[in-house]
Formats: sequence, C-alpha cells, structure tokens
Amino acid sequence: MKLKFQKIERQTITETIIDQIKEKILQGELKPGQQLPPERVLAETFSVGRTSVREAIRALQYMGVLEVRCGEGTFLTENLSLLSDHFKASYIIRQYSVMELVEARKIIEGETVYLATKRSSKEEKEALKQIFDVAIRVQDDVAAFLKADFAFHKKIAEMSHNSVLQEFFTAMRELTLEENLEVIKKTGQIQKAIAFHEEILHCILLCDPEAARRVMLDHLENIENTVQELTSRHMEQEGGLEKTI
Amino acid sequence: MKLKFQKIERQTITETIIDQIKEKILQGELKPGQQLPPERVLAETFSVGRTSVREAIRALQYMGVLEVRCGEGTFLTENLSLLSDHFKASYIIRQYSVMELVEARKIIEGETVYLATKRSSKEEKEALKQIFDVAIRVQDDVAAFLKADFAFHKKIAEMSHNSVLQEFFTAMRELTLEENLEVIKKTGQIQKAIAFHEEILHCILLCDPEAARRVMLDHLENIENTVQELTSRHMEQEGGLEKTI
DNA sequence: GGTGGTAAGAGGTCAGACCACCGTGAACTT
DNA sequence: AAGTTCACGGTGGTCTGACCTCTTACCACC
Repeated sequence: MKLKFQKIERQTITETIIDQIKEKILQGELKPGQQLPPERVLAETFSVGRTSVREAIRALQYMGVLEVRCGEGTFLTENLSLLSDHFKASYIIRQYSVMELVEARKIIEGETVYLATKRSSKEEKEALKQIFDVAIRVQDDVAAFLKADFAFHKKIAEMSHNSVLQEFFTAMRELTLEENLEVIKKTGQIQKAIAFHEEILHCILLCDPEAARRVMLDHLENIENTVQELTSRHMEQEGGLEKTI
Repeated sequence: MKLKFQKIERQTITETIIDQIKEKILQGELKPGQQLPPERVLAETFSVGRTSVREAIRALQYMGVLEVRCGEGTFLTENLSLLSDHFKASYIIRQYSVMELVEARKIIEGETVYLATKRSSKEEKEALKQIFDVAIRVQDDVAAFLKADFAFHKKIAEMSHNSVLQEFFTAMRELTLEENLEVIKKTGQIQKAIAFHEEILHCILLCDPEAARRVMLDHLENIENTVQELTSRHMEQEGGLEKTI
C-alpha cells in the first residue's frame, strides 16, 4: 500500500502576515487610502518581530498594494494599477521589443475604442472632448502634449468599461513612453496625432464604432511606421544592434 | 525672480540594491536559475545591513524575479511568467468580473490565433496537433483535459510570436482557471471544446487566419454563454450576489 | 501672522544573536 | 563494498534593541 501524504507546506511568518493583510483588504476592513497601524504596533499585534512585519509590508509595497511614506506611515494604495508596475518589472528579463508592444497596442486599443464608442455615456464622451481640447492647447509643449495624448488614450480605455483591458493598456503604454517621446518629437507628428485624435473623437461622438476602430488602427500604424523608421536609423548608428526597450 | 530648485529625491538603500540586482540581470551577469551569493555575503559586499538586503530580495521575490529556497539559497527564477503572478495579485482589490475576462480573452485570443496562423512554422503547427491529440486521449479525465485545453490555447499564443500577447494570455487564463473547470464539467462541454479545437486546428493547418479567428471567437462565445448560464444560476442560489472571481 | 525650533512618532538601517532547514560527507552498519 | 545514519556547516527565517532620518504638529518668538 502506498501511503499518500500531503506535502507539508511551511508558511513563513512573513507570508502569514501578507495573507492576513490581504484578507483584511478583501473583507473591506481596509479601504483604499487608509492608513495602517505603525510597524511596531503591527508587530506587537501579531506577536512577531518588526522584521517580519517590515518584509511583509515591503512585499505588498512592491506588489503595489501598499504605499509607504517615510516618516508618515503606511497606506493602502489609493488608485491601484497593479498590473502595470509588474509588467514593467517583467521586461527585466523578457525584453519586449517595441514592435511587439505596438502590435499589442493595435489589438487592445482597436478594441477599446470600439467598445468605448458603443458603451460610453454622454458625460464620458464630453470628458474625452475636454481632454482633446487640452491637447490642442498645449501642442507646443512636447512634454505636456505627451501627457495629454496619454490621457486621451487612457480615457478611451476607461470608456470601454472593461477593467482588464484598461490594465493591459496602462501596462503597455507605460513601457512605450520613451518611444512615444521620440516619435512625438519628430516634425509634424504632433499635428498628425491631433488629426487622428480629432477623427477618433468624431467617430466616437457619432457613435460609429467600426470607423473609430479603423481610425485608431491607422493612428497606431502611423506610430508603428515612425518607430520603424527611428529604429532602423538607430540600427545604422549603433551598428545593427537590435533595438529593444 | 523665481528660483527653481530641483526636488531632491531620496533613494532608500533597499531600492538601490534592487536596482543593482536588476542591472546585473539586465546585463546578463545573472542567468535564470543561477544562485545568488548568500544574504550575509551580499550585505558585506554592499556594505549594508542584512536587513536591507533581505528586504530587497523579498521585493524581487514577490515581483517574481527571485526564488528563495529556505536552507538552500536564493536563485534567479527559471521560467518567468512575471506578469501573470501579479495580475493575480491585482485582483485582490480590483476584482475583475468573469465577463470582463472572457471579453478580454476574445480580443486577445482572436488575434493570437490569427497571427499564429500567419506566422507559425510547420514544426509549431505539428506540435499543436500533438497537443490536440493528447487532449482527445484524455477527454475522460476532466483535470487532464483542462490541462491539455490550457496547453492548446497557450501554444497558439506562443505561435503568435508576440511575447506581450503571450503574457496577457497567461495572465488572464490563470485567473479564469476555476471558471473553466466549472464550464468544462458541464455535460457535453468537453465534446464541444474538442470540436472547436479541431476546427481551429484545421484552419491553422490550412493557413486560413480569418477562419481561425472566427472559430476561436465562436469557441469563446460558447464559453461566455456557458459562464453566463452558470452565473445566473449562482445568482439565484446565492441571492443575487454579483459573481466575481 | 509669519518664522523657526523642537519633540513625537513614523519608517529606515544596523548588528548580533538564535532557530529551522538543507545538503553533504564522515562514520557507522550490514 | 555498499548502504545507512547522523552531525555539521551553510543558508534563509526571525527576533531584539538600538540608532538614524524624515514628517508632522505644536509652540514660543519676533
């Protein structure tokens, strides 16, 4: 007879604490933005050393759940964009190429704009227009425009009313920020971007999801091409090194 | 005149260490699976306390970069699926609904199968067929079939030759595992899944990307509908609680 | 009503100690 | 000679208590 035993799983104190804090959050006892008890108090509450508490906090911090402000205290993160941070971390080893990212963006954003057109409320559409107007106003300031550009795309992602897609969008966009800066610096790109945005906005306001998607794809293909140009130029300069983020 | 000073940003020792380890990994000095020096040695190397090193390691551990084995040592993670782990973590607070996830899967997988059909090599297609055959062989074992099902979709994601989409796929799929189990348990669902898979495989082998996408969407819509059925049934049972993962 | 100092309380860091766990190899048994 | 046992050294896990820096709030001062 073969005895089957379950593998004993040791749980470190740190893990236990992490789980307990997670639990508290899940049960709604801790709300976003709320302050946690100080480390020393927590340590005493759990009857463990401060080290263990600190390591648990550190883990949750880098998971994006907690926010630690030196001298002030530890807080539950206000607006969580957990995925994106760790997507950024993941590129440490698996270096996504720019082209892969742009391709993924086409797929995600083509769909978010489609859904956004179909699902968003009048108020949301109005808010999107506001963001577009801001972008126009700051078009001479590259940094400010980039920010407004980001806000525009992000708003569309929100308007899709699908938080999974939102997370994916944020994750990708943060990784392509540098590239975007380069792209946008190219002469005429800001004007082109504005034109595309205007058309996208137009399609959304007219409730034409298909057209919105088409224009968004054009927009991103334009970016794709520019990235490709820049990349090949870099490769010439740098002797054929593959360009990754 | 308005004096403009730059904001001084402090970096904690822990952060510095994290950056240094990241750097080492990026530069290829540390390879996946490789063992790091013991904590005490690292502490001495950096001329810092062991606490700081430990917190850095803990952070990297929960980011999925390092693997810590008690009594053995610290290692660079072998096969990294960083994104997915933290996507899972993210649901702690932002509880994605099942429907959102399925919708996102439709978008991602519709595209991966399209790209896979266009880009994959003969060998990859052959490998996919192997996986399909395995699934048929184990169709009476729910757990085994679920695994094979997962492998099938995962292989397709790989065949898209876009690692960003792969990460997204893995992240979502792991979150929907439970649901998938429920879906697959429903009578006839395994047969349906096999039929869909067969058709998808057929389209891929025939190099018809459009058809492949269409069938994949059908497949996922079938899942979507089943989930919806199960959900509404749950809601009746549980008194109208919203069903989230 | 500002200004600047100060004290309390938070997180950040350190050193040293001890415990739990794992792999190894020496010593032992067969 | 081959297999078994077990003590040891190295590794991570934890605790303590001390000291540092940072932030805030309060208060005396001008």
